[in-house]
Amino acid sequence: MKKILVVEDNIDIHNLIREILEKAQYQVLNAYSGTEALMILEKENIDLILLDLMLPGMTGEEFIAKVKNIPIIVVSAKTTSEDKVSVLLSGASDYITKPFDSSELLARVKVQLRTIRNSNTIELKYKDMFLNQNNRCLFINNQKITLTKTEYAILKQLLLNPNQVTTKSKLLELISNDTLDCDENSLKVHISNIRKKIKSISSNEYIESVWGIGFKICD
Amino acid sequence: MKKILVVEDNIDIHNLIREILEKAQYQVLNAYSGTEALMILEKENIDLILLDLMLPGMTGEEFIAKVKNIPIIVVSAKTTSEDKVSVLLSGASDYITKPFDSSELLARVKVQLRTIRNSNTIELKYKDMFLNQNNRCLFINNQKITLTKTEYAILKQLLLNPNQVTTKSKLLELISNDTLDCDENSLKVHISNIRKKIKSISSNEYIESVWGIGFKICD
DNA sequence: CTATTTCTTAACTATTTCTTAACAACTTTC
DNA sequence: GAAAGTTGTTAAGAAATAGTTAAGAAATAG
Repeated sequence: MKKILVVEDNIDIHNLIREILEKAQYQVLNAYSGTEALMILEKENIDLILLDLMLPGMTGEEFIAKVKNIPIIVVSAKTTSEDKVSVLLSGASDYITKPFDSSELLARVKVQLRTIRNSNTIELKYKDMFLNQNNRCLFINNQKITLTKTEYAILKQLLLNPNQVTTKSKLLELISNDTLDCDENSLKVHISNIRKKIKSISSNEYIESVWGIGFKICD
Repeated sequence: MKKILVVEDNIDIHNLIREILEKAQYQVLNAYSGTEALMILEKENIDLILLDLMLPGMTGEEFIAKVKNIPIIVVSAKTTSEDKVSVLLSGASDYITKPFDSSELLARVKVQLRTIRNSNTIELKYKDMFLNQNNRCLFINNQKITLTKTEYAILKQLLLNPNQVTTKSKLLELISNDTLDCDENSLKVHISNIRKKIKSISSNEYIESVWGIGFKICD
């Protein structure tokens, strides 16, 4: 069950929001000021924050700046674009104006709880290439390629860091099972084998070599 | 530089959106139907999709269902909560109603691009020249130039110290791999090769020589 | 224990990058 | 404006790295 922290000093609106969320099976925690909310954040593992901008003591922007890695939906009576923009740029993930529609509030809550960091994605995607982390298979154009353990490890590393060079030593570290007894030669063979498998069903080049450094999957 | 795919069949709105995004230094790709968009997604590595709901051939919901792992902002003339809710629940990440405010559009685009994975691109920028330190590529006018190890090292040094002369001996030190056996002649060739690569896609002169001292990148 | 798959090694080829060298072009100095 | 010094360009060969293949070793599955 997802935990949502509601930060709102107006009791009526607070209760309204809580009712909506609890009816949708979320666990709701309550804070009536920014400082109180920060205290709760230290103790609890919160998945999402609903924040009213006009709080006693601390401004909404100040509060947003102190929160890291938790999505924040601002619920505010301010309707101008300037307000929305400044809040969104300062770190909020969404902005809903009062009065709000309860179903829209719920939908936007679901969007935030459905992010990559919250849902462990089983598929790594790059262009038309999918690496399924359940069955360790690679799909290109819906065609399946079975990978060996090391081939999977190499591709996963590259797909986790697209448009980034992964050094040969990093890859070697990955594939050497504690022993550290495999060398660069071995890595070259693995890369070659992966490319051969890919080439059998697609004409695209996915793995690029970066001369003297390592490999990357890149535009 | 982030790639945004705009899916919209109305030419005027399409051009307006493209203009806004390009002014904000995003690379914009265009699709005028859902099927066209899906084709582009297979080839290109898109960071974000801006989608008009009313498309020829395929409904917005059908399109959204086919896209995985790429955030979608729906830009629609439909303003009812029901419309918003159904789209958000079917997989879109945000919903903007027409007519929209350009700064709010940009802010919401930034929110979607501000994920953990996207936030760690390290780029050295100079005028319209971007040296991406993740993939060691140089971009001028969105065109990619691949650099060799030494070319990258030289350009990085120059871009780290703009408007400043880097001495030839400093550069030699950089590029000589322990051996210290390369000479000034070699450096000249490298500089020449970098300039040749840049000249192939831009008429600007970036690297200036400082007679008797070294080189600089300068206004 | 055997059969199969996967990994590593080694020899070899192919490719890319770097250096060298010769020469052309440009600056400075006298 | 000629000489000396410096920079720029080009091409070719050297050096470094990447890629391929096949065979045997190691690991895994049956």
